[in-house]
Amino acid sequence: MIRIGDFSKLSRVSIKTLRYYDEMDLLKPIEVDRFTGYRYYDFNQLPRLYRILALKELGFSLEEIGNFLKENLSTDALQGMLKLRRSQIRQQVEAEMERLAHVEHWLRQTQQENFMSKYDVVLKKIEPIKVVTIRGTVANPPAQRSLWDELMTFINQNDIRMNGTPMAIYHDTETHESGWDIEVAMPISNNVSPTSRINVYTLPTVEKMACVVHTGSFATIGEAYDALAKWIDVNGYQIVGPSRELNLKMPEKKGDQNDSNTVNEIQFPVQKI
Amino acid sequence: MIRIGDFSKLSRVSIKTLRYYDEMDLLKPIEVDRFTGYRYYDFNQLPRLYRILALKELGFSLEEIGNFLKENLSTDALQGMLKLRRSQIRQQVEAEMERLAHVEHWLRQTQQENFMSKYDVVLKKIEPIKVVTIRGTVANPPAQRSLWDELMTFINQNDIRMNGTPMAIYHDTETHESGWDIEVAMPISNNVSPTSRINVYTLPTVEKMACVVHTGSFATIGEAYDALAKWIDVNGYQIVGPSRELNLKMPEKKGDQNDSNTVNEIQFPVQKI
DNA sequence: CTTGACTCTCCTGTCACTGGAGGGTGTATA
DNA sequence: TATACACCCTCCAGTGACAGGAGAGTCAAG
Repeated sequence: MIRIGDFSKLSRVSIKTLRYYDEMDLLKPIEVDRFTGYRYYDFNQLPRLYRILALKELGFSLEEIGNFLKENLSTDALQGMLKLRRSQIRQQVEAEMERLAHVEHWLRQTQQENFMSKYDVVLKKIEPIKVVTIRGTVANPPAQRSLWDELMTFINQNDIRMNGTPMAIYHDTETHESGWDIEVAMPISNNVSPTSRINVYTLPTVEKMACVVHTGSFATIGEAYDALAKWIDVNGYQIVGPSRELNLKMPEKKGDQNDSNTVNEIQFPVQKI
Repeated sequence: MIRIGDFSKLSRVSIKTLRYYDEMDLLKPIEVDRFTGYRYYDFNQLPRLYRILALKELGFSLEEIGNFLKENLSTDALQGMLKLRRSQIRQQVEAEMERLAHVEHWLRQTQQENFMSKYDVVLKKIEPIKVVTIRGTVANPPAQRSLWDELMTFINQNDIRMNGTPMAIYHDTETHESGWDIEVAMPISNNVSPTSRINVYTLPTVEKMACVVHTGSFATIGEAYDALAKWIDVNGYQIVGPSRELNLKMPEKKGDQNDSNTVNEIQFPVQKI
């Protein structure tokens, strides 16, 4: 029969924690004075406390530990919990390693360039999007305007409810000697019949989309692409599909390529190598 | 100017989170309707949000991120934060790997023995302890009784305030052909002069002490030693000093070696190999 | 009897949100 | 014009495993 302070010193578990474990029914004192409320422990409660600490070390929550200690737990159930925990920890380790790679990327970046990069890459999961599109080969990206004109004309002449951000899908990845294979797409919410020129379908889910936002003149959008490409390379990803360029905010005046108010998001579907 | 729901969909950040970031001054809407309280965002706030997400990915707290974004941060300070974070992550990874090893140990153990081991090992840091001791070589562990008698006689004949758990320190690690080199020690709180037989000194801090508790008859204490030795081996530690055996609860009747009520803690100072 | 160490309960705070109640707002359709 | 219905607001509670502190009672030694 020892008091909580001594039990605490013995076990190196704080008094607060012991009281908390009492409250949580993990480790009850063998006796509580009815009048003073003083908790009294016994030395032979140490093994139970140590079991709690050992299980905590493995990363189980106090609730899980409580179940372990109820003693009506089969070896199979225990094994199952342990295996689950093992896979969780493995995932955790992997996540931390990625984090480490990211931090090191930032370190190199700020060291080389002596300031924070303008661009930050984030990974997102992209849900399916129903779109109307026109695909064609044009001489250069600005020339996609003709495709947009055609698509918008179609949209205006039919009962089409637009629903989301217009985007260009770049199907080329390598050379552009014979022009750029671009698909302009508008998200929609109702059913539309395709024609020979107009496609209607649903863009698939993309589990990992590496995204970056560019603000300001189109002329400098290349920097955003560069930053994104570098990020993908350095962090051990590879591109696994066509990229998208979302037109979040268009120039005020139609066709003003230098409007500093435009906002685009560039998206590349990626996978860990 | 878009409403919070659209901004949320765009960025895949929940509305709740956006409101929280507003409250935390991390990302204020460009406008809040004075009458309705509606928050309005602009597309060009996306880069800031993405920076927040990127920094969160690195494991920084929102408070730290807030400081980053205040823009009055020097590159040096940023580098410092990143380096600190890097070392924290490395530590984290190491800790997770250890955890993984522990879980795998438990898995093997329960698989082989088909039940939970009686003994759980915990690592503790042990603070310095001031003690009076007598050290001698005896034929076997039970024979340490003579040393205890001598020590207790000394304690009773002098003004010594006992303060803690009596313990035996086992200096032998290998063979016991010529007997056991045992030091019996009693923690004290006041100053005592040593004699030729009696030592007075302070046991040093032990950073990592692997501890296990044995309850019941002395006859089976070997099992506890076995479990502890196995744990030390399996988890990649090595013994780096003499072990201690704490007499937490003594037999009711003096010298009753089979009292099931005794409690001992066995401690081995260890280090990662 | 006093002193000082010890213990009690109760309350708040942590961190980055999520869930829900209760009520107001905006827009498209009948 | 009425009415759905989706959308938005604020405020409150809860999360996990405790730590810190206030205010009051308890214990053992001198």
